[in-house]
Parts: sequence; C-alpha cells; structure tokens
Amino acid sequence: MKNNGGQEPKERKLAMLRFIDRYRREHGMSPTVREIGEHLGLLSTSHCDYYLRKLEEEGLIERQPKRARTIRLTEAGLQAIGGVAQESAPVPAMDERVAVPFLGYIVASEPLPVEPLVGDETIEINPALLGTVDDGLFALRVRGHSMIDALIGDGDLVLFRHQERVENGEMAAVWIVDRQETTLKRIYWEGERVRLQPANPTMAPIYEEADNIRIQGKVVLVVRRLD
Amino acid sequence: MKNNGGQEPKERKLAMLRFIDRYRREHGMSPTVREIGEHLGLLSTSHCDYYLRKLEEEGLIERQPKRARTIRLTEAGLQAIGGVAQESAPVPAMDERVAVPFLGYIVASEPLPVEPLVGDETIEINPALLGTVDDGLFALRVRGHSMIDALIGDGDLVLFRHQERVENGEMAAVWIVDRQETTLKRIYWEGERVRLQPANPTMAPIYEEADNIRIQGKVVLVVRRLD
DNA sequence: ATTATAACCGAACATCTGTTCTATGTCAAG
DNA sequence: CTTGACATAGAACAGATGTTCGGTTATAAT
Repeated sequence: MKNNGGQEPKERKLAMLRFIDRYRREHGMSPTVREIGEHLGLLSTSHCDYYLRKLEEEGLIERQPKRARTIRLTEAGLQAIGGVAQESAPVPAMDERVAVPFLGYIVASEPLPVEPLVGDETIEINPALLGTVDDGLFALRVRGHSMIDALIGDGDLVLFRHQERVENGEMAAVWIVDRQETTLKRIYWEGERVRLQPANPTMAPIYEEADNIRIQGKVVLVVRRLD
Repeated sequence: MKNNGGQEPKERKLAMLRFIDRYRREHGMSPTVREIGEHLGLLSTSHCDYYLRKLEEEGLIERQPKRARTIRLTEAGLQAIGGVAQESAPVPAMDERVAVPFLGYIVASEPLPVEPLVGDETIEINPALLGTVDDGLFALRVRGHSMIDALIGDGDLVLFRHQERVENGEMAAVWIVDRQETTLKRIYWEGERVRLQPANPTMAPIYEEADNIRIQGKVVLVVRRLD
C-alpha cells in the first residue's frame, strides 16, 4: 500500500517530528497517538504507531511504553528538524533543563563543618552547558581561595556529579569522616593515603587515610558571575 | 477525619504544587493522579483528586477533564510556590529562560580578526545564574590564556552584556577599529589612551587611542565545563 | 451528648491511550 | 506471473488514567 497521502515517508516522518515538537511547546505536554495521526491524516492508530516505531528505531524519538503522553524528541530528533528548517532558530524542547539541587557552600580552604548535604532548593541548568544529561548532580557555592590556580574562585557556583571515585588530579568534594567536614580539593591517591591538594601555592596539602574520606562528587561545571 | 499526615491542608497543597512543578520540569510531562498521591502519601486517588479539585477551584492549577497527564500550574500556582517558600530562592518558572546569542569565539591573547558579531545559535541560560534578567546579552567562547589570572581559561564560555562604557578594571570584549579586531581584556582608561590589560603576567599590555576602540560588551558570567 | 464539616479511604466505573493483530493494497524485482 | 517489502486500515485488546460513589474517621461547635 504505497499511497502516501502526497508525502514521501521521509517527509512524513519529519512532519511528525515537527508536530510533536510544536505540540509540546504549545501545550506543555506530549500529543497522543490519535492526535498525531489526525494531524497527519492517518486513519488508523496502528498506522501512526508504524511510523512512531520507525522514528523510535532511528533514535529520533523516545517514549515510555504503555504510558500516556510520553512521546518526546531526542537530541537527534531535534537536530533532524533543525537540519531541514534552516530558516528558524532551533528552539529547545520543553524538557531540556536539569534541576540541580543547590546544597549550600563548600569551603575551598581549610575543611570546616558543613551540614549534611541536604536541601530542596534547585537551580535549573541547561544541559547544553554540561555537554551531557546527567543524573546525580548537585551544586555548591565555593568559599575561599584554595582552588584559585584551578580557576575556581570565591563565590563560584560549582556543579558536582555524584561519584565515589575520582582519578588522580581531578577535583572533588570530599567528606572527611573523623572530622565530619567537607572540602573542595584536587585528589591524589597515594597508596593507603590520599593527598587533598589545594590549587594555591600558599597552601599546604592535607593528607588523610583513604578509609577516612568519602568522595561526594566530582567537579563538572564552574559558573562565575561578575556583575 | 483530620489526620493530615503531619501536614496542614495549606502546606499539603503547596507540597502538591511543588511536586507537580518539579515533576514537569524533570520529566517533561505532567504527573498522574496516582503519582501525585504516592508522593504525598495519600492512599487513594480520590483523596488526591479531592485536593486537586481544591487547587483547581483556587485557580492554582488547571487540567483538561478526562484526559491523561494534563495537570499544570497556573501563573498563580507558580507564584504560590515562590511566595511562600521565602526561605528558598525563588525557582524560576518553566519558561523563564533567556536565549543568549552565541556569536563564536573571542581571543584572550593577541587581537585577531573576528567576524562581525552575528549568529543565530543560541544558548539558554537560567536568569538565576545571572542574578538579573538582562536584555542585550551575547555569549562568546574564549580562546587563549591571557585572562588566566582573572580565572578565565581557554574554552570558557563567557557572557557579555552589550554596553559601550566600562569602568577601570572591568573585563570587556573590545573591538579595535583600525585593526578590525576583537579581543578580551581588562580595561583601564588613561586619558586619551586605553590600556588593554591581559590577566597573565607573561603578557604585555596593549595601548590604543580611546577613539580607536569600541567596547562591545562587559563580562557578566563565566561558565567552565570540566568533564 | 449530637451535628456538621473536613479529610480520608477503597472500590468501582468510564474512557482514554498505547499496542497488537489481521488483513488489504501497491510497488518493485525476479 | 509470483514473491517480498512497504504502507495502510480497522477492530480488538490490555492497561493506564481520571472520576465518581459510598462510606468512615476525627474534630470542632453547639
């Protein structure tokens, strides 16, 4: 059955992508299979599903099986639209934001007592700034000057990704267990010992037993406001 | 039946509003009645519906009857979240994003020819990171190391606010007229002359006639990705 | 004590929504 | 001509989802 309603499959797929994208932006939710089909002049939900499957296989959309209104464009899908609609600036899809918990402050000098990492304040960050969509992010604002040579200054907002292991030389938020304190340093593993290295020549490194620290997260983004 | 699960009705309504808002931002779609109820510890969808009706009567949410996943906050609902949660920074509404034109690269070393500031690529920035909502922003990615002591490194994304005048010591994108070149430097006004000062001890300042430069914009935000 | 109200529950119901199944029609290749 | 691939329709199905209904419980007021 090759009566394409006047459209080539490729064009129809793009029209479908565009409809989904626009619908989401205009309605704040995804369209249903029936709504998509109606707009494209398809008389059967299964026909619509046929094309949605193809788009999904091609990685241009994603949907949650068996749940209502979950269709959304992937990054590739957005680019597919952008590639054809050159005359309009790419408009980010609705969900292109990451809510990052803001947990307070981290001292980039001497370790100081910091409340357990808990908070309900969030900061919205565009994933494009992160280069990737990450789970397990949290944000801390820096106090102090011990990471100045790493271009992290007092008052900077730093985003961390939760992970319990970092490579030598990577910067991380470190919880020192027996001190009940958290600090931001560059980490170097030295056998049973860990060197917590400031990036500031006037400051001495701190040494701790590897068993006595907990890596809270690795630095992935630094934001500084100057105005 | 006044067992409120430890929450006053007003507080529970706010918790509900917050959950809906956060869910939409994190998942790009609205929660179901069951999801809302689960999060609030309500054991029955009808109980959840009871509160949703109230919120709807109060104009804090809107939903499309009988359709799946259509619950959303109204403007009043968003304000209700922001208005009560004084102890936490206001969370920008979903559409509060500033589309900042990304105009390419700026050289933080020797001035080099740079195309006129034009481009159609944009980067979405949360105004909360800026501290203010500004018109006339543009973004440039840094090339070079001449601003290293100002904690601006190679590859950093820098946001500028269009302005034609900066104070001594402020950092700005500067267009040098007779060279037809743009550079990022710290600016110092010295009578008829301007000193374009690198923040790198290995580099000499550049002097230009004040008439020969045009301030393109002042640095207001620096973003660095490390991962 | 009674009464009224708000809050809460669980079951049932209606419909929405996505998905599967079966069948047909068209086209191209052999 | 046959075969296979692609596109299309409609019906049916399963489960998701919102809503209604009938009831209970706790509290405050009288």
